[in-house]
Amino acid sequence: MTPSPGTYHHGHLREALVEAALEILRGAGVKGLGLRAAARRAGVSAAAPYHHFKDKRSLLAAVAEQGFRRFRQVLLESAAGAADDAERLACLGRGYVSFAVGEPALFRLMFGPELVPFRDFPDLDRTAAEAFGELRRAVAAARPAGRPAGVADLEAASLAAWARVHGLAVLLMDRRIPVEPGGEAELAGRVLEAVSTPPK
Amino acid sequence: MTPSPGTYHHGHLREALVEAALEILRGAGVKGLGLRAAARRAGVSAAAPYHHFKDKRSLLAAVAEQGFRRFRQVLLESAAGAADDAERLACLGRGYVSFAVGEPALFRLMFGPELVPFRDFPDLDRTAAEAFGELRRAVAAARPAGRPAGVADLEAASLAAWARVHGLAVLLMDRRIPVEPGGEAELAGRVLEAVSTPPK
DNA sequence: TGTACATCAGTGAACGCGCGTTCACTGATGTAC
DNA sequence: TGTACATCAGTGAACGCGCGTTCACTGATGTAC
Repeated sequence: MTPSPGTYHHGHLREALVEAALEILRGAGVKGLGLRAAARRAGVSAAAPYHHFKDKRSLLAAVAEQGFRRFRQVLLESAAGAADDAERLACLGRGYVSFAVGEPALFRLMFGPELVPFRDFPDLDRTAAEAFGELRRAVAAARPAGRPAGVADLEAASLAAWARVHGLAVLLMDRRIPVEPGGEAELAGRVLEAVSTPPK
Repeated sequence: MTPSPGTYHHGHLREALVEAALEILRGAGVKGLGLRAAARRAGVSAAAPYHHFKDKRSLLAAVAEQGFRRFRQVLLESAAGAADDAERLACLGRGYVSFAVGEPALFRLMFGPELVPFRDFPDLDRTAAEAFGELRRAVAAARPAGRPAGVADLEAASLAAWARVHGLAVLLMDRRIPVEPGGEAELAGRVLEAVSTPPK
């Protein structure tokens, strides 16, 4: 079942190609990512990937899918120790930002235009929805019970919260906000908190 | 000075190449934009651009520069009729979003990683700073006088405002927020207002 | 346990393509006398 | 007004490159008898 390395048949080529693609993204960005490059890094001929992926876009979709899986995992880990719903939401925000800053090229692939609409890739679509579901649930749970609001207002407020976190993530990721390397999390905490807790 | 079309010397080739590049961005995205493609669209040989641009990145920088010029113009036009500083800020936010939604590929080039750091392209750097200056001034002017805040808090609040607008812009641009075509401005208004005016 | 055979998952060569860039060139322009 | 000449801004051909994709192939695997 699991052939040892060195055999003619790779055994886990699909996973290896996705892993190779992730490494290429980290090193060279989406510019350097293609079927040939992934095959080369996986130590396999240029035609081999076609036994596992229909075409280049299918590989990219599998990579983005893996990205959303890891994204969800980072979110869950970030919020693991939160004491209440409000803190949990803040933790998710910091996790969101740190994922984007840590894997900018992957994040761009996940949110960029290459693969939209996700409808073409059902697995990607589902995995992305699962990650977004974590955010949606946390926003709903953290909404203060004492504040009655119409559905439209609630939706608008949720979108505003998402936009704030997403915007901070991409501005930091694209180095639009000058910050010493590694200081992103601290700044994210300050900025996200600055609005969550209104001044007295 | 201004040779008529049809002559051997183009006369405005630099501007024509930038314009061609903008059209390519609109039609095919950044993927389809290169020196050869721009030259082709400008009706000129593949080598001609090298009399006006050192290399491909220089053309992209000139395109992004033109983008920031138009960005600033859209912002100013959006805020032209605003009654007070708060309304002006909201108008700038809507202009920001509508620029991104209207020219997604250009927006991505302007904010994406291809050209960072702008330091390599002084004209681009200056033009971008001029556009951001409009935002910075408006945020400072709209800050309520009655709320004393430390510099750090003020900066954090400004960043949060910018992040909210930028995030909304890219989420709409990347079709992450489902909205019927043309409905982006209305939604942007609702979402941005939902936070500016806290519930009583 | 051994053999025939279908199927799977690789290989290597080749295709056409568009790209960025360089080169020697040449036609047009503008200036000095 | 005319001519010589430097400079400018194009041309067209060529380079090497990496890419996505296809093809006939072949070695390895697993199953039926």
